[in-house]
Amino acid sequence: MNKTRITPTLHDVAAKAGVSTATVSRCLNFPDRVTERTRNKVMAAVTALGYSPNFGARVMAARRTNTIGAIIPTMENAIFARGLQAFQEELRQHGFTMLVASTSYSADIEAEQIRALVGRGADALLLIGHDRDPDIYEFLETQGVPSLVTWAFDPNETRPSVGFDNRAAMLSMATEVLELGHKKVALISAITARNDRALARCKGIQDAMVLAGHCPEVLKIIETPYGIEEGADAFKSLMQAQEKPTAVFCGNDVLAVGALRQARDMGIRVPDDVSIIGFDDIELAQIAYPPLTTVHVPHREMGQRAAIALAAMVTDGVPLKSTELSTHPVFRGTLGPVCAK
Amino acid sequence: MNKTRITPTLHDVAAKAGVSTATVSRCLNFPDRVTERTRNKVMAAVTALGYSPNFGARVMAARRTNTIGAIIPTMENAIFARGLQAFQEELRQHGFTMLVASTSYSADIEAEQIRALVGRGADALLLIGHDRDPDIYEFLETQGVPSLVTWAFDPNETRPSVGFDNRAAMLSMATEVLELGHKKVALISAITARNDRALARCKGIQDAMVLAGHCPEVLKIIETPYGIEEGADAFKSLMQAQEKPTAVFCGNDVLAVGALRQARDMGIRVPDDVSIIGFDDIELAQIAYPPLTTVHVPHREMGQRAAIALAAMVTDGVPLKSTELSTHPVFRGTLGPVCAK
DNA sequence: TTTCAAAATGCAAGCCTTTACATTTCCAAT
DNA sequence: ATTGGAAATGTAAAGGCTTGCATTTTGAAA
Repeated sequence: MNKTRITPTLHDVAAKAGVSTATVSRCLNFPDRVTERTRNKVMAAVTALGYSPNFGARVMAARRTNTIGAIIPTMENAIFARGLQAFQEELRQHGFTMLVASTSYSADIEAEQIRALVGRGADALLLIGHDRDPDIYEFLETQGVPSLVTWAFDPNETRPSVGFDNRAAMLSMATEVLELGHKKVALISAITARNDRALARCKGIQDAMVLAGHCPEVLKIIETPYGIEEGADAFKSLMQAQEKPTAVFCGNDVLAVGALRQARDMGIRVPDDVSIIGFDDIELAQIAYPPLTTVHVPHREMGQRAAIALAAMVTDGVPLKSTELSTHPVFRGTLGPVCAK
Repeated sequence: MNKTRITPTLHDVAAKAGVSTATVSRCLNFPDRVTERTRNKVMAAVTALGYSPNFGARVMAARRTNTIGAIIPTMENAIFARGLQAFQEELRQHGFTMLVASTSYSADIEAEQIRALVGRGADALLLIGHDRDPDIYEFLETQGVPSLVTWAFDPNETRPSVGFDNRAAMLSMATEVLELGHKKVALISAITARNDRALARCKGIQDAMVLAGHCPEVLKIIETPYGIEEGADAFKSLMQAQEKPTAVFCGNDVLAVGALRQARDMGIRVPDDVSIIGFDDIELAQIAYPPLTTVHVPHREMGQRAAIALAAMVTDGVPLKSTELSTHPVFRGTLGPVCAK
């Protein structure tokens, strides 16, 4: 009746249960370090008071936040959303909370966000791709914050990652495309500066061309920011050129879907006049018409594995190690042989 | 050279700058409460030392975290992603960090997540929709955590929200559809239990039917969980029935797009044989083929406004008040008049 | 110069947990 | 009964920042 409105503290619980604060703390954090009898008393007090630990104090005392930060280019699109959702769900199982920040594909904002999350006490970080200023890695090092790279697996990188080999994935897709007789190919790529994934995907096509005995220089590349409109614009300029490609690779499904829409608007038939190939296999891909031929990436598995690895690292100090996930081309309606027209 | 590895504290900065910790603190938090000269000294020390405040300590001392929690049904889909991205961007401008949690459309998980975020010291919460257990609101009340509802605006609700009137939005769309002569209409709805938005959208159609002089009972309703496949399945069962609808409303674009795909698979022409109508106007809608007729919702604006309101509330105690945002039908390829067939 | 209010700064008390270490309790073995 | 070691519990010291209040500095007015 006369209870104060102040939220109860450990102290109050201890007083009510007739034990010391240390015991209450232990009871909450390591229940088996305490007699059953004591535990019952304490728990009773906890519920009676509606006690819940003060986050700040706990962080300060324990020097851990049980928070893992994730820094992604954008939340707006399904490309990262699905993996992130899985990441979060798994993290939750392990008692961690996810803190997300997005960078709008800007390296500067990324650096800032990384500092922000570390400043907020993230116990570890999930990063997308390897390529970033060494200062950042150094900063993470000094702060003692472990980080795990995802969405990429590069055999040449030493830093741990859970991801797939972007180059190899695109290479295998490109090989199939070239086998259908495509000689004039183009690529609508995401901006490759500070984006090893975009770069690797591009490299994958070029390598496939070399393997198939073509000259990789014929690959016409347009770099463009991320977005459906951007993909559409790039496609337009490609198809207005003198020498039109018969197959257009896209750095990701979002660009591909933009290209596809543009083709429709321009009355260009897909895949009869031109084939369009995406990357990621997000939901959009099956909804597009014709459904998009693309490279399937196991987003959920990636998020999940990353979460498990990071949780193990923070909780038990299990060192992070790299895992390569496999991808595969999925052939749907937008890929066809070169038309004899 | 001989610097300790220990991260610098306020104390260190104060010592280096030759001022007290209080001054450094003020300098960081209220720069204008301090002489320019002092500020320069302090800032120099801060950068020299690479100081960044300890989150836990700050939270404990200030009794706030500068964190705002957002609890959404799912991150996997663009429906919430775009609004959330805008929310986060705006929050960032005001010095807040966003903490997201997702509930997979489960009321229980939602309750749990709300407690978790409050436990982690969220200064305020962003919630989706009004409809939830009163206990939750009471809990928020006792904990003194303000909350703002979004994605819904209901003139009958007293709790503050930034959103749109789901019923009215759907009503205006349905009116247009009925005017085209559709008599046999169906709705593929999201699960309506504990989901005022889904319920309101359904109500909107029924109200429009009454207004148009139809009997609202002819509206055939299928409730289904969220997802493309689910939309497809629901559509299938609708079209296998004796009495096929000529217009199928969908509770959201994701379901609509599933329905659309299913129509294609079944060889049903859209909009000649059947019209399909979505809700939300997410990217998928323009990419679908034919492009989806749907209700446009200003997601970004909603996220942004919510952020502004919440930031003002936490920072300056500005009471939250409701704002209604407007929506409008967008007519694209999936809606047509009833075919005389 | 002197005076005095306002502005800037300093002092030190919290804020609430966790945890190393000290102390007490328990219980099996003697 | 006594003893010794393990288990349970208690004590108290951080941990780094904010902020109310006290003190000093500043600078315009007298």
